[in-house]
Amino acid sequence: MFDKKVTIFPERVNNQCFDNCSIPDRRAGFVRQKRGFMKEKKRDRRVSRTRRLMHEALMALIVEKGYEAITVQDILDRADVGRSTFYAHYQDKDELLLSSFEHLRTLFEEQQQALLAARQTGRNPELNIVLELFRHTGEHHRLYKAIAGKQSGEMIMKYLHRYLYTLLIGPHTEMMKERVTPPVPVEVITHHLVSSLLSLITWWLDNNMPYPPEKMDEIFRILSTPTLEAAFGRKMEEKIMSEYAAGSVMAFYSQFIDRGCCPGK
Amino acid sequence: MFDKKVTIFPERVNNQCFDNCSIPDRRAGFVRQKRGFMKEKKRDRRVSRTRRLMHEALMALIVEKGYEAITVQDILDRADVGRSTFYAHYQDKDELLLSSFEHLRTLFEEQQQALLAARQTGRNPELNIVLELFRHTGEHHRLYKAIAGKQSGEMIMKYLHRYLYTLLIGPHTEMMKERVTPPVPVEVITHHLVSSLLSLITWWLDNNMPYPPEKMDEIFRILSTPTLEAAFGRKMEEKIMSEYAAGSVMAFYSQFIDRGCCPGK
DNA sequence: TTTTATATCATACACTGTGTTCGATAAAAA
DNA sequence: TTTTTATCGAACACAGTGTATGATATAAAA
Repeated sequence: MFDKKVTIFPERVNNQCFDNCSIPDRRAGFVRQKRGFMKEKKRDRRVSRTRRLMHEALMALIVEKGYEAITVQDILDRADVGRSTFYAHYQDKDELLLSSFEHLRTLFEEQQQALLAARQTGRNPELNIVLELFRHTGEHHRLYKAIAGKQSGEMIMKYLHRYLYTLLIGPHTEMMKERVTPPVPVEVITHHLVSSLLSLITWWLDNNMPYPPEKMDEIFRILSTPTLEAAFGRKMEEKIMSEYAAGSVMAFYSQFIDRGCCPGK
Repeated sequence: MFDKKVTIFPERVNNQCFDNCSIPDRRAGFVRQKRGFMKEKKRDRRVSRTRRLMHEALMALIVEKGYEAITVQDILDRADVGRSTFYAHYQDKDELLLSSFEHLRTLFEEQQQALLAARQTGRNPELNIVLELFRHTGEHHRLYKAIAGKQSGEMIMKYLHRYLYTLLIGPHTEMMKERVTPPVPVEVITHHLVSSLLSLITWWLDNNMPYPPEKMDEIFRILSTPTLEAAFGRKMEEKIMSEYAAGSVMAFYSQFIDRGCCPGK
């Protein structure tokens, strides 16, 4: 199933947005129109409509039967879209799913920028972001379970892993500079921290959320703080960790859910 | 691919050994012979031969192209075995793979018993078992990478996770008794510890083992010890952890490798 | 509006891989 | 030897994938 290489962060292959972006069209007679330099083309309404329908169908089906069990035909039937149309847009269902996440990532990065700017003006309300993450996950556990739980493929988790890793490795390297001889390579610490958070979320979902989000937030801190202290060799400021690590996941997940799982809507 | 439920510890469905055990035969005309009460039947030589060939073929192919890419036909060709014969023994290739691990688990448990007995007599040589684990993994990294790395399915990792979890949850619960109010539920600690170890192994393999086993051993201790101290609320004896956690993996892996990957041999 | 461009549709097709069936044959056990 | 049964091989139905093509519908451009 996942024999082919799963490129987590491709070079913006199918670019992020569904309404206003270039379409890598695979169909025989189709030619990429590209007259005009840097002239932003308005997308054909049919394109965004089709993509939106397919994304909606995929998301609905994921909740219903889990990602792995979905066939391309299922998506076609649900979206009421022709077979060749599907393959004109995406290579396979993996690419369709990744496309959603690519889109969300762009949205998230923009929001992150806004947050960073707001933070610099001074008054930020000091959220407990890990807690919000678990609350949110719990509220939409059906979908989360479908995409992150045991029954689903590992692609999404790998994507998230890579995503968080990329986000964290910079700050971690920065922190590490204060140490002369790091006992643990920063790459390993980062990998370890991300694995811990994701495995905690997965555990929580797979076990039907036996504890409230508050408890999970506490657990995450108890488990990760001493390790980070030991690895970095100094007291961690929770703010830094929250901002870069859990905050990202939360915002990422939030957008995925809040927009009704259909980016083009 | 992995739509169906992956039963990690089935009720001894295909029972452990290949030469001297009952065969759950799926074929139409086949009837389970069962005359005689508790009378251990010698297995038909053809059965053990066939199974051995199929296991050998699977293991060779895993190293060559990774588990996911293998088709049943590949196994058939390599093992020089008929199609119907394969399905007379196993439901699919997942079951064939699990069968290997089930077998190894039995062997491992017997050896564990022997070790435990030897330990009680007094003189044990105090191995650093985590270190041995990494050394061993490194020596056979091609196979390990194929079964535990990025390119392979998650089935084996889930199996190992479940296995180690089962092994650890008992001792952990015991240790937890000394605490009045555990800040972190023992199930979560155990899940976390196992995830950490496996993610560390995976990272090491996926990054072509950039550090020597000695370093990985050190890293594992640095990362896991403070967390366990925080969670259990008291100083951990390394002996306990080594014996129950990493020792299991090492022995488990060792047998898998040492026996040439073909249990029936 | 008319013209042009192109996205979509329906259908058909080749292909890969799965899992089953069944009679004939070979090999092991009794 | 006789009986039992594991294996073979070939055929088959089935599900799913990804491609190709001409006709049609619809959007954009003139």
